Amino acid sequence: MTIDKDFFAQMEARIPKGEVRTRFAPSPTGYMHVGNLRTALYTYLIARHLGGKFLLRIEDTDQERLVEGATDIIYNTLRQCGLNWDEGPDLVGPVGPYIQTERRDLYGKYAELLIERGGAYRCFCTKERLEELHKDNPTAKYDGLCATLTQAEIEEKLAAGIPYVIRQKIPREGTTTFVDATFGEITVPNDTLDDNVLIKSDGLPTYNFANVIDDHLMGITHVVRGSEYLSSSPKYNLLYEAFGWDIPTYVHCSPVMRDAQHKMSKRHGDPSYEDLIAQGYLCEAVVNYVALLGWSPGGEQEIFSLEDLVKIFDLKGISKSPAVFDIVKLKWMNAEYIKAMSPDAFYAVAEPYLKQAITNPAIDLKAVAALVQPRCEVLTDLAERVDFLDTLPDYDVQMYVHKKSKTTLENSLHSLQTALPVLEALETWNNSAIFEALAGLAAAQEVKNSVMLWPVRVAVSGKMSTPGGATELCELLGKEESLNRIRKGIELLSK
RNA sequence: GGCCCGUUGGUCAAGUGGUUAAGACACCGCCCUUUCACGGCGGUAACAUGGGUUCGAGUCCCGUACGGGUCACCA
Repeated sequence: MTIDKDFFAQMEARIPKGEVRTRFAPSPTGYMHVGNLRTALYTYLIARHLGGKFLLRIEDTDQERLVEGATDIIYNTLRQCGLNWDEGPDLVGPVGPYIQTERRDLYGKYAELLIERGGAYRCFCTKERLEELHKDNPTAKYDGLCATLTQAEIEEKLAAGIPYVIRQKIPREGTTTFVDATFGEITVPNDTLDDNVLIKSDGLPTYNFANVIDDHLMGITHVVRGSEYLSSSPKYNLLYEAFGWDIPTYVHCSPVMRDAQHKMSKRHGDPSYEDLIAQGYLCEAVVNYVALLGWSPGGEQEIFSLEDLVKIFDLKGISKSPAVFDIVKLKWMNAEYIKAMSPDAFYAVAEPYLKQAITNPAIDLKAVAALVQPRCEVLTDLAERVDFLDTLPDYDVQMYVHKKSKTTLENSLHSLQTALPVLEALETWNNSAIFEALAGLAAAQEVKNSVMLWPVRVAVSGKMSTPGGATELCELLGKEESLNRIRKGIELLSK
């Protein structure tokens, strides 16, 4: 095997120097975990905060797990969230290709280089021998037998065409230390590290090896990933050292949990990013919430736009311990975002949900939107809140009884009966005119406004809770429909 | 089991030797009110545990418990 020095020199020459470069490297599995999204976000924020580049690399070497259209989901999610990448499969960049399967020829060459530099060796052990090694101890390490082969023995086996893998050569003694931005300095005894396979017998790289090669060749300065890679990091370091390459800054992130014991997982029914959007959450709110799950800016502010986050993001705020995903808090934050939207912007996102519940063309959807906007938490609960405008539901007559409003079945009936002729006679049909009329009636009878208004609201909506008060609903429904509903209420109460 | 990591209210979290241990969500109460909400005000509630070090420890050290990760020719 000959080593082509020129090739390596060319590859080195492509690597941009002197700038911060981060990468998000997802496997196309068909959906975006909340944890993945957070990793992507932090990766993006580090790059942008430091004025660097954010790259997208698709790690599709696991052909079995490949899902149709999965890369599009990744693209769409990142774009929706505003996490725009500077280099990636769909963009020209200096260090491509950005899809791992298109880089497959690279890894073998670097493995050969590593053998030459003493950081790896060929292993001709059979599957049977490996199984034998694990017979008594399933977590036993490879015993390093092939590391002791002489050059002559190796040549002989190669000539005989015996299949082999390439393993990393780990020092037998001493310790390896690496520094992580969130966990600090971590030292492990080398004898707990295994001579892992770098290149499989089919010639393809293992994940960890491909990662090191790609990250280096792409000039990645900050490696952001889940804490499950913490224990393989010493081996990464040894690899970088054996190649003589600069070691990137590691940023390990603890997982996003469903509860104290379990990571969030699609398999257990936890929502992915797409699920949350389908459930009526706004992208901005999800991004904001996820940013604060496992990272804190330190102050008391909690609402941050992406631009805000870019400005203030700091590695120091990343938390070591896992964070439990709390949908209730997300819901609150979503409501904050909804309330902060302009009426037009809200209408734009609410319209499809409103149309789902209201088909009556006489109802002004913009006015409905304006009414529900301050009391909407997630878009999906819109329909349930306004459906009564379309058709009056059957309701329990007991709804008319309300202690705080001082209403009973008797005075409710009376209220509706006195209100009906007055409203029938009303010329101008709008909120303030209706309110004036009804409040006038209440004053004349020397009762609280609520004695008039509660029954009207119930009659007009058939619901305990509505997005507006009695008169607002009357205006929305229009005169005729309102009066019909009040008549129906009188009928119900007269039984 | 070995190695590594973690542990502040129900949840997210601030906190880097001296604080009445922030803040937010949730929960409860009160106020406002044309219902529910929104909004305003207030309240309940935490440093896993045992030893040190120190005048002083949530903060430093050691042990224990509990939890997590990892130990593949998966990624």
